[in-house]
Amino acid sequence: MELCAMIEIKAPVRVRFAPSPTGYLHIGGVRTALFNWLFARHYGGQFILRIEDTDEKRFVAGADDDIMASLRWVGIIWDEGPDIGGPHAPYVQSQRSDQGIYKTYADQLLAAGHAYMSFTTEEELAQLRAEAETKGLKSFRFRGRERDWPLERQRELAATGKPYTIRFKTPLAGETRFSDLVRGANEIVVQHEQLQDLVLIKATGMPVYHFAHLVDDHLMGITHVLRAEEWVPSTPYHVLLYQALAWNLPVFAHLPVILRQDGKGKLSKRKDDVASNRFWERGYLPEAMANYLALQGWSYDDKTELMSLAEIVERFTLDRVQASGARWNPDKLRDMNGIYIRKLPVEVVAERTLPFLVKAGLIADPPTEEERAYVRTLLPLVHERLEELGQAPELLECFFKPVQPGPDGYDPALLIPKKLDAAQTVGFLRAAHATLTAQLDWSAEALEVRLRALGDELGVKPGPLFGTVRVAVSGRTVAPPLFAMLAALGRERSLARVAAAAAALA
RNA sequence: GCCCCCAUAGUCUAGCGGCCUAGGACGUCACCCUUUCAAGGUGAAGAUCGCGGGUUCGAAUCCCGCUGGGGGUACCA
Repeated sequence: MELCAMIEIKAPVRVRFAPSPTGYLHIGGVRTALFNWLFARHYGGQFILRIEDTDEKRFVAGADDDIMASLRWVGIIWDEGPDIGGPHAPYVQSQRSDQGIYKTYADQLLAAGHAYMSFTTEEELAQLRAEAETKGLKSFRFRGRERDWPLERQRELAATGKPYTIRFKTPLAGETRFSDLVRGANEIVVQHEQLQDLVLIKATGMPVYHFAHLVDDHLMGITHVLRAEEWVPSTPYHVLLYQALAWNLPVFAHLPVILRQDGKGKLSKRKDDVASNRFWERGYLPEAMANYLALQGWSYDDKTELMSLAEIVERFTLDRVQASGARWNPDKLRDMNGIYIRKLPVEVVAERTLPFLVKAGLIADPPTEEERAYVRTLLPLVHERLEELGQAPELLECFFKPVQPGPDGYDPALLIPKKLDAAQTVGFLRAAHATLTAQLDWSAEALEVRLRALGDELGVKPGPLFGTVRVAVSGRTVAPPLFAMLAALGRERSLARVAAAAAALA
């Protein structure tokens, strides 16, 4: 009961996703954005996109466009953001920093005695840390010596041109507690002695995440902060900062991390193949990705897994978000993608497959009308075999490229069915060639009737006979159904390939 | 090291004190269908609900400890 009361959510809800443009967005980021978006939509609120580019060193030009493309791909649409603006523009922190927004509040904290100018340089800090380490035992918690100086003295030193950071005067004693919707009713308690004097504004004048995000969240009217679990340890700083600024706290909900496939740590860009654009490049459908991602940490009930975005929006609530980490499972994603591909009308799959065939060089760029039509006739043969659209080129290759036995093509040994020899196989192929040459009706149905009859005439089971012809025609043992393949390939090419196969073994 | 979070099959999860002889899905295996491969159908294996204590008539569900895993510990986000 208590839990229900706590998670009752009143509109209007405003949430944000605030990525840092340091590279492409990985799948974990997409998940976090998705949960924010689902939450906003479920409660009829707003979802805001904000670019947090306060890290000048790791900034990657163009990363913001890449990130936005990833979000749009899975169907996330923001109500306010860097590209479309909004009542709280700009939505890019470097621009907001230029406007002096963060400085204003830093000054306010300075004046109120909640912050101070720290003249300790990064090098000195590194040395202090190293010293603390050699002395062993105690962990290093930095408190600047200037924290007790009068503000005037700090200003005088700053006036000499000595570089400084602005640090938060974190309370030395006591504790901070806060609650988290995902982690339930229990409050998280942190002792202040575990904290240190956090940098608010860097020596460059740029704010640090901990400060900038909070100023913006307040200014932008963010009501709920849904972010990944890795932010839990720094939340006490944020709470303290809200209190120092006399601002209302948003509601926190820390989403479970997505763990690597082997379970050893969270997903990382360097070690894991999880860039979101990799998935559309390989032919994942955004609807499948959204569905899978929604299930990484959230569930609807004990049975339902396949849901459209609209259904997920309707059903998404935070009380069904899990606190424990979810391991990245590409097998499950692939399976789900296959289901979504099969659910799509075959003409649509044909259309969506075109770019992959173009990229593989199988058809022209852009595809001609004939090619498009041909792909439409081909797709039913592979539709249900596709788990990634990117597999289409390999499966359809034999319809666009020559197939021949020998060093430049397939291994002729593949033609010979199990327990049979080359001589017998040549017999099959010649018989098949003769039969097919006489065959005028080239429909799959007619071909099937004719070749089954041939099997009876030869006294062979369908398996070996069809298998040989399959290899002759496609160059591989695993291929779409034979008769449809022959029909799609056409009379001439089929006959030529069967003849070439017979010749190779003769 | 210190702090914080988490803990149901290999994986994702359902479960909010009796409906649980623990449900679903991925993966695995078998069988059916079948011209190969898939898809589809049927079924199986796989969880002493991490371990140990409590609380209770009754615990996967509540409490404590332990263990394990994860996260954090930057003038990164």
